[in-house]
Amino acid sequence: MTRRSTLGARNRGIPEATVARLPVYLRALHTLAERDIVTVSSEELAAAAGVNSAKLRKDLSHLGSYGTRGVGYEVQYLVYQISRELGLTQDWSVAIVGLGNLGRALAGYGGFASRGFRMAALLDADPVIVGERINGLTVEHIDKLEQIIADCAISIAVLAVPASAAQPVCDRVVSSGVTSILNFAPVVLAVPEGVDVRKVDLSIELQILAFHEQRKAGGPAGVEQEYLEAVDGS
Amino acid sequence: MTRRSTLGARNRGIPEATVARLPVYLRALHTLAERDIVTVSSEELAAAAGVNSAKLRKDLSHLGSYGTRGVGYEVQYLVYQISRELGLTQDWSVAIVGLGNLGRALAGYGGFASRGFRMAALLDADPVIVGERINGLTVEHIDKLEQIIADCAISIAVLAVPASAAQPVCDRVVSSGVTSILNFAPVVLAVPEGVDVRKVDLSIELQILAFHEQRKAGGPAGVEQEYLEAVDGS
DNA sequence: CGTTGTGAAGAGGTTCACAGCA
DNA sequence: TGCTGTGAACCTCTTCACAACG
Repeated sequence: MTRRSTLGARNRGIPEATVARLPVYLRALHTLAERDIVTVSSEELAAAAGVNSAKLRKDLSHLGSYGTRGVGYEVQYLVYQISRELGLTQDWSVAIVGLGNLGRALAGYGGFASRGFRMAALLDADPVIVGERINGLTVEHIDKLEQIIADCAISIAVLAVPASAAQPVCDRVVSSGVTSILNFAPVVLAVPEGVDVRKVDLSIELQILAFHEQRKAGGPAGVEQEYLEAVDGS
Repeated sequence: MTRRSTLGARNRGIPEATVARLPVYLRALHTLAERDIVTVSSEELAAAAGVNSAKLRKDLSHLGSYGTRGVGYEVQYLVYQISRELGLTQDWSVAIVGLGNLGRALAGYGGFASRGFRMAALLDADPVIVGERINGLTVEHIDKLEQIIADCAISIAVLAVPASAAQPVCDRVVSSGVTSILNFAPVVLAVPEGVDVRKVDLSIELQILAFHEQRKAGGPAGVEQEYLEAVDGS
């Protein structure tokens, strides 16, 4: 039941929280590289990434000792090491399923095709949308899903389908061999062991913000009512 | 420097991890309510929300004792309590800044206007886009940002602007009094103490998936090279 | 009885503070 | 000297296991 893999000589157990921050560091490093900055200290890089320097150093220490004491980190070298660790030195083929408003926006998003990701296929069930060309790709009918996933060697599926379609579509991409899913539909997907799902949910984010907003304003509505009841001795 | 507020009689210190899950529970409860289910056990609700039952019970216990031992939770009552805690029993006015592909998709997204959120304003800098009607609202020029935020009592700003515009726009909404921001631009926003920012970043999500995908395939590229170097005695 | 609510133990993540090294 | 890398302390979150209770 343990997930620790023990593959390779180096410790492969990078904490999940660290993995989630590596892309942020990578982006900050790319910005520095564009400005021809050669070396960066943990303090500077941490500031650019919005974390504190101790956390940054501990995160990087999980990848190895890629810094120089008294100096800092070489930007280009660190870019390479983080990229390699994240698996961005190889190409991943991505399919978008569902080309409504959101799917189109994702398909058109430039940063999407950032290093390492290749948008390989667009799929939809609506005959009106099928055949349309979006960002240089033709939208295929979802009936061809299994075949296209195999032919294009899709490894990541992005689901931008309606909530009701999400689980069935998920089941199909999983049984076609996809083991990484980015889900924009507002449902909790059930997947077999070994399949990774990440969820992006606008409405959940708003609700979390509302909670904090309310707290800043002095706690939940109904508190006064409860207070009155308590005073009343009920 | 402590953030504990000690307002009100009940313990207001709900763990952040719990807050992030309450919207998921709420959605599951709404689904149950639609099917006219009156009572639910922690086991059932947990399954619907994709968590284990101990975690669900602990989460709910932070809100109060709203269950009945031997029976479970009353669906409608729990919906109300969670909604109240999240601040969804009042209305929050939301503004979307930036109406490119993504901004339009967000403006058109139905679930966006889910209970508690009112899309109150759309803003863009592009004169071609300004004046356009999207989902019943007219896009206003960003020059009117300060005025509109005040007039519409905007409490949450959604930023769907290009990366280069994100920080300046953020500064403007913050100085207009907004203290909750949902950021879709791929930058780390700097904000004053007391302002909450949540980030949605497609490319980061893909990179995290790539990391796990690579691990399933047997670890990072370059491991063999390192291995050879080690054998070589370098 | 069956299920909640919760202390206690455990796991994971963050921060501190400084030894170790270029 | 200045910055990295890291043990140790601390904190947060999760899970267990069971007492409490309708």
